[in-house]
Amino acid sequence: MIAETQLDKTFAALADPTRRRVVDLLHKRPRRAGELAAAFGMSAPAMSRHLRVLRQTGLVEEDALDDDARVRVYRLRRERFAALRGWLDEVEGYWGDQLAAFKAHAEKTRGKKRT
Amino acid sequence: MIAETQLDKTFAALADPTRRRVVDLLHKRPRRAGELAAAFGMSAPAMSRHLRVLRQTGLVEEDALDDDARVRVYRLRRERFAALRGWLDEVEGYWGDQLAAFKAHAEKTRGKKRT
DNA sequence: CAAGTACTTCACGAAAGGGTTAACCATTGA
DNA sequence: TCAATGGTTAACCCTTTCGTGAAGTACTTG
Repeated sequence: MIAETQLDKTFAALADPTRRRVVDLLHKRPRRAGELAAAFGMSAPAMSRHLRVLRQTGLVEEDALDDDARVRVYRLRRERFAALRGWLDEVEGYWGDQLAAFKAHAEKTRGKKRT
Repeated sequence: MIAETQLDKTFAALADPTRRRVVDLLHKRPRRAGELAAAFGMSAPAMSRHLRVLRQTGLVEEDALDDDARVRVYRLRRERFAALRGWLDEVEGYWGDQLAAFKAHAEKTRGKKRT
């Protein structure tokens, strides 16, 4: 039905406010790891781990800079966001009359639960 | 730019696998609280708290059943999902050439960081 | 090379989140 | 009116996770 595990990781990754703000920043243009740490007044190690989480879920990717191999530049990847949209589409899609659906269901199963 | 706080709560709510599966179930039709607890082989209190989280973020809503006032029926609400989509649209929207954007930026700021 | 830079991994204490049982409130119905 | 039912709140562990400082790796430069 849905690729649960991968999606779970995606949601978990985006659940953290800091990581969400990182995505918002990267959405404008790629940035260096240190740049991001500084942007939040956060220590480099902390940011490094946030970036690892984002990297592991595939929301983000790093390329090397020809200029200086020490530098890590992070940028967004589309795929995971597309997957997120896929889940959302599924939930929003078949949005019939929820309450009516329940009433109908309750009608059918009434006998089992009451009297 | 973006309504951060409310969105944060939405992501946090959906980050939990159990709550995600609850949403998947409710998407088909509304269900009773106890029904959901049973569906996951989980204690009623645990499910009750998950439902509270979903309720507080506005992803879910409860109506009373005329039949029996003890019963709580939960169903999805559209608004929050729409907000989620809004955020996603924004991130996916302006998806120019990310790397080019960074290179251009790096060009402008090069002098400040290196020689 | 040796010193400095960019970033990551390690070890650790603090806080948050989920699950459980026990107690509680409201409603039903004998 | 009193026992049973449906659900929520409270008190308690236990695991995960975030952040910090210290150490480590890799590259650059004098």
